[in-house]
Amino acid sequence: MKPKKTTIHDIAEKLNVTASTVSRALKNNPRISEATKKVVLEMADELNYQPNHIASALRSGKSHVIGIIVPRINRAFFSSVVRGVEEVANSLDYRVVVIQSYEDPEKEVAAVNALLNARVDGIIASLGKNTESFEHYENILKKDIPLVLFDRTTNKLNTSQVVIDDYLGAYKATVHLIEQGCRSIAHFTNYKRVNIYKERYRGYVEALKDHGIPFNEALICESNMQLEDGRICVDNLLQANISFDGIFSASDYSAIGAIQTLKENGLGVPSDVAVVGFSNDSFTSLTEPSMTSIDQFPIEMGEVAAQLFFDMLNAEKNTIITKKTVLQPELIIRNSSLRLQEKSVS
Amino acid sequence: MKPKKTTIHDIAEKLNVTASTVSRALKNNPRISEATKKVVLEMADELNYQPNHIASALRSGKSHVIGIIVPRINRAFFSSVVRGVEEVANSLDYRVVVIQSYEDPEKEVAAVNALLNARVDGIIASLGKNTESFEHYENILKKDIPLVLFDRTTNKLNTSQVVIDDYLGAYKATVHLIEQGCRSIAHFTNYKRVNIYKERYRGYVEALKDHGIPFNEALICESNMQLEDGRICVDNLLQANISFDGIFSASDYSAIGAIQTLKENGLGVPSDVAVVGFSNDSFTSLTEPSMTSIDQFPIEMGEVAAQLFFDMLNAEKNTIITKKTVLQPELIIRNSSLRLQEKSVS
DNA sequence: ATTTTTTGTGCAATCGATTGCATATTACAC
DNA sequence: GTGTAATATGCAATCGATTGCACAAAAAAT
Repeated sequence: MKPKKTTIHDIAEKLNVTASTVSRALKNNPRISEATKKVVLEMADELNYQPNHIASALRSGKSHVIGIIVPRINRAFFSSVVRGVEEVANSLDYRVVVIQSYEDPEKEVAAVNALLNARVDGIIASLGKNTESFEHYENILKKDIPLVLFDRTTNKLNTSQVVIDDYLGAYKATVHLIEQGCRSIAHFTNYKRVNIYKERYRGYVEALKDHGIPFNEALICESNMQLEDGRICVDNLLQANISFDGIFSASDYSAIGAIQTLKENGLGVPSDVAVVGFSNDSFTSLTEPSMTSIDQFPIEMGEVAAQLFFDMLNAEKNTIITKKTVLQPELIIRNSSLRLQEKSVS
Repeated sequence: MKPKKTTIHDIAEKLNVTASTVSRALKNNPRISEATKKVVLEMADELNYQPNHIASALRSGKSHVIGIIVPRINRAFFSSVVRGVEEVANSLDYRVVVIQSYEDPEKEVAAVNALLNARVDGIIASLGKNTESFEHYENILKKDIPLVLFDRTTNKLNTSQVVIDDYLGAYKATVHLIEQGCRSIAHFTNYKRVNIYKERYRGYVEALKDHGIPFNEALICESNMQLEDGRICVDNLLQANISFDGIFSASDYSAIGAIQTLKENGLGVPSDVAVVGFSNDSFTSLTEPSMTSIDQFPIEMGEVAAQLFFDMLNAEKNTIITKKTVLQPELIIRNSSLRLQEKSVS
């Protein structure tokens, strides 16, 4: 019933050669004659030979597996990055395993250990929001195992990283709101804790400054930026009677929460308050109004991360050069912020 | 710099015993004295020993890895199922690798081969929409490798599966629409190709029948059920001047497309047309109006799939009993179909 | 005190592929 | 025709953990 798997020894036996020859023939080793290679390939095919990656991994010390750590895979952004990595990795005969950290530092440490235990050839990771210690990642580097960080990164680790220009994205978003006539733009952020939000905050501040709009501390709302947080931020602004005509949220989720609450309070979006989110999550095109957001090109980010990964992997020891790649984000304009067109239409 | 990894031999050497003893001690083998176990554990800890899963997998023939094949991971439903599987698997010291088939039969075959090559201990899969041949899955079964199918399954394969009661979900959805006063309910489906949609179609038909509402072929719209398909279906109905006051879509995506098009044509949802989707994807609560849908309890489905998987894995050979578990879906009522409450409120 | 059992370890092979080194064969040069 | 180089293949060790069998020492039974 259960057909024993063919090994290189089976092939060798049939052909009256040794396993070494078969192994070399399959690996296209130049020391093997073309004739032998041919018969080996044919016999391998005939016996339906499937190489045992586990044996190969044990001997060579290379598992041909890349570990990816993401906060959660059910975010469009992260699953797209994974897809980008996969495409490059698969084309080079590497496989990918994904572990979710659920934004929990402990799970993140466990994930790193699990991957090291599984002897992955390297790790590509995005940090959890609450990650403050980097020891687990330092351990990876100490072992000379390639590590690439993407999106949520840190400069405290000396390794390659891919990010988008969060500053620029935020700047574009804010300028867009200003161009749509907004003069009191609220900003939802988490800048004290996460690096990318700090950059977005900076872009927001700078855009205001460049357009002569005074910065108003009261318009900043810090939170974890989930949907509910966006609702709370709007509620607080309304309660406090702080007038505002635009919102730039550093997350799509708090932006949609904001839109919901604004509508519930009888305010028009974008007529009374124009709203821009960040990430261009897939749901942004499905809301009412559809939401303007910043596209982060996640697939490209994954591809670049994989590229940097293989650069590190193939580098000679002590020759490893860490690179930081910065991608350009793009503003995707939808109805939640588009006032001018409306005016020209009406 | 690069500290060599400790092996059981290193531990053995330090303690003047053999690797066999260390291996047994670590595995808590009863033939090893408690005293020895203790010192081995301590030394393992001191040397920061990490077991090499690859070596262990090679020797034992068990990789402790489960392969999961899903059409795409960026669907809330699938990523939740994966999470459910992961939870059970991790608790039993198994890891999970996910491969996406992108609904492409060729990629699905490649995925199966990749997983078998990687010597996974078994596979949990959901079929692509276009999968019509099952040879690749039969090969898995022939090798006595556990296979569990979930959601999009087939009865042509004799293996364990988990599904929700699609018939019941559809029945509930349709009855709900009828209760909301709908008498001409359109149905978006793909029943000719995919098993689960056939069941939903059946539930729809049966609910109409049970409530004395005549079935009308013209109200059935077959498609791939993406967002754009939902728009087309509504367009077609409107163009053909077929009157309808409800839509039960077998997919959330075509449901949202339908809602968009209805609104663009000046029709009220739910006042003119009540809409119910299927899957309870996360975006359904974010649309305007929020969308009524059927929850499939994906995390539970993943947990059950893992459970069935381990049942198969641990079964004695030739004792394998394949089970089919059917979960109960639940109707999540939101605004896209809720007319009665509106009436009572106004 | 001797035999039998139990208990605790060691030995050595094994999983399948890889690879440095040795060796056999052939080709080529002078 | 002998020496050297090039070519093709085999031998045997290795990666790290596991495990059937053997065996010595200690405990129990007679």
